[in-house]
Amino acid sequence: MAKISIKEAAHDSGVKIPTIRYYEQIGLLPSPRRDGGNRRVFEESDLRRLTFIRHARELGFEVDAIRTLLDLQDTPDRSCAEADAIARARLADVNQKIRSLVALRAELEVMVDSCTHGHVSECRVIEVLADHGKCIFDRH
Amino acid sequence: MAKISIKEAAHDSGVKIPTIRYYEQIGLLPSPRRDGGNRRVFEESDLRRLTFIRHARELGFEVDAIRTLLDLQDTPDRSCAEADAIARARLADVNQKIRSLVALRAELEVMVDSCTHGHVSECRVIEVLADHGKCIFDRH
DNA sequence: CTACATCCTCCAGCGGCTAGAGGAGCAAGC
DNA sequence: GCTTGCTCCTCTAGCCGCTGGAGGATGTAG
Repeated sequence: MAKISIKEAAHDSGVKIPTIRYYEQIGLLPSPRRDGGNRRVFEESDLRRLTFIRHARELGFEVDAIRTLLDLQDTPDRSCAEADAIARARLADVNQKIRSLVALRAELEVMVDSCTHGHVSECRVIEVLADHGKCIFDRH
Repeated sequence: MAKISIKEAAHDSGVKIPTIRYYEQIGLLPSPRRDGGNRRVFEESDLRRLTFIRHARELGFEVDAIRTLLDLQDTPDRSCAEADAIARARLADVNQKIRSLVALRAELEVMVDSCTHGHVSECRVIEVLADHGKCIFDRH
């Protein structure tokens, strides 16, 4: 269990090597101790932290939010209201993003569906981009 | 109609002033002529181009894709197959993104729904992030 | 003639990595 | 011992698509 190299840490956590170093640099991961050859030696706790970070990043949490979540995790007797709020804010973000992507998809679908595969001069794709009035939505 | 200042161009096109200069710098917008005081003087065609760019950016097209689309627009007798392909690729992107955001939303919803508003120690939000096995999805 | 708005150029910074240069250390095979 | 090849180190620069600020020139109104 001891003497986890950066390569192993990367493999086990799913975070790439330069990214691990980057997380250390920005203070998201505590600086691990070094062995005789100045190489990083990671602990199990570092792996857990890296996995936490990776998962949170996959869910789209920003590094600052993750920093707060990690701080919370380190003080287990505090109220989890803050963690809850961060997750809710993220959920709201995601919902907003889904809504705008769905609208966007509709617009792109009209574009490609009405393409007559002729010349650029009568291309709906170009036309719609050029003239926003031809959009099916007017709120952007 | 003549003598459109950068401020007017920004207002009319919806592209911010520094962004207009940036687009000129990266060659997305032709360098406009200058007046006596070295100020940019835009034409109607520049406004159309800027609007085109803004709309395409809003739809999530990358600058390189927009460059190609603009080139196509400038040569109207070419086949629009390329424009069609770019739009289709973008549509596929958007669909993929929607799928992953919907999955993500489900995961976030489980998180916040099962929050008991107690202490961090039994916080589901933190827990799910820490242990990916608790995820409802296993494909990330 | 002053005040203020607008413009100019140049350069640095954002987030979140990612890649490359240039070098050190370590284990295994000869 | 010596070489090969892998891993590791630090440091720096680059990616995208802007955005903001410094410091200065010009234009316009009162």
